[in-house]
Amino acid sequence: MFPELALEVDKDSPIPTYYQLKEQLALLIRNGTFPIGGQLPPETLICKRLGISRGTVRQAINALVIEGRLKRARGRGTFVTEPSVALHLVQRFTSLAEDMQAQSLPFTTDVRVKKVIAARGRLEAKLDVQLGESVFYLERVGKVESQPFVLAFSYLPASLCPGLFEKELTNRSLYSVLEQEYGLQVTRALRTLEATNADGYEADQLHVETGSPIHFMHSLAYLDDGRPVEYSRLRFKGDQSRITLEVTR
Amino acid sequence: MFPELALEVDKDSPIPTYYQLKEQLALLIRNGTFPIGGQLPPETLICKRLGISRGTVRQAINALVIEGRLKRARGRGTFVTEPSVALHLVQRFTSLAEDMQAQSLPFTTDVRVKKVIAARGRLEAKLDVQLGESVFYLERVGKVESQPFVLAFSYLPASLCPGLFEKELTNRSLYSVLEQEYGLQVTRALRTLEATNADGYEADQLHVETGSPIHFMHSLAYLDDGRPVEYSRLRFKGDQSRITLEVTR
DNA sequence: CAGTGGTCTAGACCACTGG
DNA sequence: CAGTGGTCTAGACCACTGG
Repeated sequence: MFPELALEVDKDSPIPTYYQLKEQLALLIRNGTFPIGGQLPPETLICKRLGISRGTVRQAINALVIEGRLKRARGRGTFVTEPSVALHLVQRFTSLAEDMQAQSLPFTTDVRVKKVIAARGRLEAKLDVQLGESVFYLERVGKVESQPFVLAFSYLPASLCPGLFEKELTNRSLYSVLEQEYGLQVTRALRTLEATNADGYEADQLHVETGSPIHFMHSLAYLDDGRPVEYSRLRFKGDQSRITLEVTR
Repeated sequence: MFPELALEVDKDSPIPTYYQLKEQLALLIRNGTFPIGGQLPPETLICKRLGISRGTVRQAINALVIEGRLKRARGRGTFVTEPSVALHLVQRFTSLAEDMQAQSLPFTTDVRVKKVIAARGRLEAKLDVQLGESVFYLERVGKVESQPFVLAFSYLPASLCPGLFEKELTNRSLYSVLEQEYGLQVTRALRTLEATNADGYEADQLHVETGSPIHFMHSLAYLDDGRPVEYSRLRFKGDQSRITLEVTR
């Protein structure tokens, strides 16, 4: 059934064993070694092959179950989940790129427009900047499997990330740029969703018909110290994207 | 520090130990014994007090961490998470009627269709019932200020709420009927949103033009013991309803 | 330094699935 | 029935935190 299980862990590595295993399983799912709907080797077999204990194997699999990539079925086995472009918005805060990567979907970003504008009106209030202060304006198209999927307009106070436009932005998560290049931690965001129809420009950019259903989202992201760092307006393909919420009371 | 830890588990119970502990911790958080921002007893202390092993304690705490109720800090401890106002909004989304009432909007419900159907296919799986088992089918229109706002199709296992159709359903929240008449507590729901366009029937019921943008939502609601109690498909007016989420990491 | 959560071991018994 | 994931034990060593 699993003659050549290409799994290997380095127990002397500082990277936790369970994490190494998780990444390898994710890779094998991505590259089709474990196809959609396919079954993973039993936990006990993975233990034996890798010489690690079952708790560690379960820790790796749990992480992938939480990310929605694997599904467990008691008495039957563990299976690769059907992937869907879903945005998990509750309890887990992620950027778009991270969301997609978590689902093993190849996500790329094209920068369409970079501009410095002067803050006024709503922007002034949202980003908590002075009238006339410089704000970076960024227009990007996110693609999944080369298909345009989201159109994003972002506004960031220039004072927080001077020289942003000199950084490489294509195919990078904006939040990781903020983190790696400026040491800024985005920890919280307020997002509002509406359903709407695509206008001509949006339809063009997203490769849909004018009037197609789309999600329209406002988002205001905050740093760990509470300062607003990014106001954005996003438009997703409506019927090709799903937003999943878990609510409890 | 924790003189009277009111925790207790019954190891002979068929309910898993970790789950008993999880529910008790959740209760102590709800009733303020562990206040917001407060620290939980160390894992090792919980182990000793309850006479259970650390893996089991961690399994309970993990579940609450995933639900966003606890936060771990290595070297420091485990803490009760700050609840957010907006998350409350999402939580109150659990019941449409409650949500509207919270905003002082007069919300009314008309029942359009009541039917008993036999479970099969997706319904069988979603509601965890046997093929052919009776399922109540309910079609309702929710109105705000007399304007139709949501069209809801609900499916409930008849075995959970026998005689449901003899109860008064108009102008009542379905969840409050389940609670008051059957003692059933709906505590969790998984909801998925899509943006779409109204078809003829939907447009007619919601008083919008065919093709208008609408939110389409699937929802699966669970009782406190984990049994699924309601599968529903809802359609909201897209540009007249907003869904606000606060997400953190 | 003592205390905390993070990781890991090497087992065990169980309920459930499917043939 | 054999095989699977679900739960659980009783330890262990580690990295990190704060005083």
